[in-house]
Amino acid sequence: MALEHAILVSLGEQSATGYDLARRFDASIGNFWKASHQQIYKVLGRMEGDGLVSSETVEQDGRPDKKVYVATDAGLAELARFVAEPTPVEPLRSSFAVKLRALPFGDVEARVADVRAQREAHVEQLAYYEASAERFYPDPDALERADVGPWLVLRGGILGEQTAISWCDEILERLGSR
Amino acid sequence: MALEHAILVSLGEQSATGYDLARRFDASIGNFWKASHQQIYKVLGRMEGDGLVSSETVEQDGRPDKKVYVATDAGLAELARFVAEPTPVEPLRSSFAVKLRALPFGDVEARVADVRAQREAHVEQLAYYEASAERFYPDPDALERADVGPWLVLRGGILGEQTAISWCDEILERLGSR
DNA sequence: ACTGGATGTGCAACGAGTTGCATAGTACGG
DNA sequence: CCGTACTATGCAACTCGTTGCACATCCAGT
Repeated sequence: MALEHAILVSLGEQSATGYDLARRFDASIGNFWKASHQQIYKVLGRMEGDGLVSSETVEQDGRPDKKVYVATDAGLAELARFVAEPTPVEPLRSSFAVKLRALPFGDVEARVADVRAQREAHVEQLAYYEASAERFYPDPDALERADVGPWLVLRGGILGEQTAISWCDEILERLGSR
Repeated sequence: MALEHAILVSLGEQSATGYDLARRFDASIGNFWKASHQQIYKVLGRMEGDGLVSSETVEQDGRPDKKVYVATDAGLAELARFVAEPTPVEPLRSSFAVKLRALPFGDVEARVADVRAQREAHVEQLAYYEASAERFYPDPDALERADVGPWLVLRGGILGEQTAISWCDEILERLGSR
């Protein structure tokens, strides 16, 4: 159900087309909620039927027409309801952990190689988060009200990546490949 | 696809019925891959058709018959293949983060209450992981080969929970509710 | 001239996972 | 005696998400 809400957040910040949303879900919002463009179009259609968003078709020259979506009052009300609602326990699903747990049944060297690759990916993601923090919130002690939530999410990303890197380091040390 | 592999890991460690697996997925394995019993029965049926597991019906008195599943050689081979395979990037889906990001559109007090509850849950989970570590691996420097993977997974859980708690603390401090 | 990438929207088929329900015997506490 | 919980397996209907495909135009690079 939360894709709806992620879309509402994004539209609340700035009206957009399905295409725009898909790009945002490849970057900022997508850092904590991934979605493909097909899924986004599908859900936007349903949300319009439910009155959470409304759209206006805009003709363009030299480009395909586009449908610009806006969050309706009902949509913003739903978003407010969602924010106040307690978060259910989020079931974990980490195939990385499953692979680790399955170590006794497979080849250690191949596993080590993948852990190294994962570590690399986390280092990159961390660098990306830190660059974003630097760029968008250079002074975290003087945040505007509307920036506090997004900044805290970014902090969560940074903490998460740092932890992931530490974990990879522990694994590599344990598996004797330093 | 990874539920299959989580099941294979579990059966590799110890043969079991669907019911047994469901309980394990409520506890140990379930700490990094959740699954309902319905889902488990469904997948077990498919896996048997694919020759990854085989079953034997055991009659019991005073209790319903049960089907004990065993990982086949093909299943263990598939598991070995899985361990060696690189882990794809795991798309994040955190409705907690979505809610945080949506803070400007909702009530801060309600959000703070939920963050406190989440923190509590993470504290509990951390205690559970630490108790497990203490109980099953009292001497981490002298682990048996087969225990290294599972222990590292537990370490990941511990690191993750500690980070989650720190994040909640940062959020609570920021939202001025200490 | 051709290719690939960006802009823009979508359908169809499938797979994964959830929710609700059904069945059936035993055992235990109130 | 009654309700609840445990053992044990599974179907049906549904939602959510993925994969593959389709169509249309413009621009930049080779």
